[in-house]
Amino acid sequence: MIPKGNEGEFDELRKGPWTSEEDNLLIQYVSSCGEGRWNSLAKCAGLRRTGKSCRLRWLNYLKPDVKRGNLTPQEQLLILELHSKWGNRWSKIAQNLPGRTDNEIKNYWRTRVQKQARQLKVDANSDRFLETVKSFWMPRLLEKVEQSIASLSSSAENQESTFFQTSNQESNIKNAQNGIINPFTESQGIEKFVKHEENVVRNSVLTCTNNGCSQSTENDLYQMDITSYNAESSRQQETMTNLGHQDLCASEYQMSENNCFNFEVGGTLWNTDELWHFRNVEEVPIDRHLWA
DNA sequence: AAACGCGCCAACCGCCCCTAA
DNA sequence: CTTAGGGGCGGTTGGCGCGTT
Repeated sequence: MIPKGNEGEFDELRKGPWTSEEDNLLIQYVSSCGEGRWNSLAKCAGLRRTGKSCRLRWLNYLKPDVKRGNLTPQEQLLILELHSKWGNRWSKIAQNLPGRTDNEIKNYWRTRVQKQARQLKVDANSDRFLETVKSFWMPRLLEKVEQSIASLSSSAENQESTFFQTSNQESNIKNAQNGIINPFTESQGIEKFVKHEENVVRNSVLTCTNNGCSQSTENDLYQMDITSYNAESSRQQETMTNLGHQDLCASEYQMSENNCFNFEVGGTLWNTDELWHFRNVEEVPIDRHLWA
């Protein structure tokens, strides 16, 4: 199968989407010869692609440990934090998100984060937007992370209790028939499972390390201080004032939080009320209670 | 049902750095 | 020291799919 635009160009290098045949060839050759030497690999494999194209296809799509699917709140939080630290150093940021590629992170930043900046009418790389992200977006993501931990715990309990109910029903009959007593208690199972899952989630947020910390430089090893976001969250009102929104009192903000609705597209956590603050308070001093 | 707009993301491009000859 | 080739990285593009009109 030949991609659009490449029909008849049998002697030239191919461009555009990869076919499954090409993918299979590449996988086969990389698994037998290893990564690297991409130009010679492309020739040996009979792929009419540049070495660069092969490398990109492998790293961004075919490599077995590449994660698919939406970025988790933990990963989003980490991207925001690391970007505020390192800027557009996508590959460096990607090193701290196992299974995620620099391309994916770059796309996330451009499509989600920069979109938010556009809506707020600020430059995504400006100090103001950075402050906004730290004060509003990160605490929201943190809440989501904590919620995911909590729901994980509760769903584990539910699953566990369901499991015990059903398995007990079945096994009680068998046990009664065989005279066997179940040696495992319910509470032991729940406790172990929940503790394990909580650690998995917490560790992914709190300590995100590069592949092999021993080889990393000091800068490569990244540890997130989760307490700083809680502190930031409590400073929301102060930040609003710093940004020139002196007309908002704490009670008003709290009330608006309860009344507004969140719009969440692909992990975006701004809500209409927050956007309203940033877009309108300085420019158009209309009575915001009219919107309620 | 068709046209249109928009967001997402895979892939390309160009520049830069590194290394070996 | 110079130069050419390979690879890495960040920016950009174009096509696809989905929602809306």
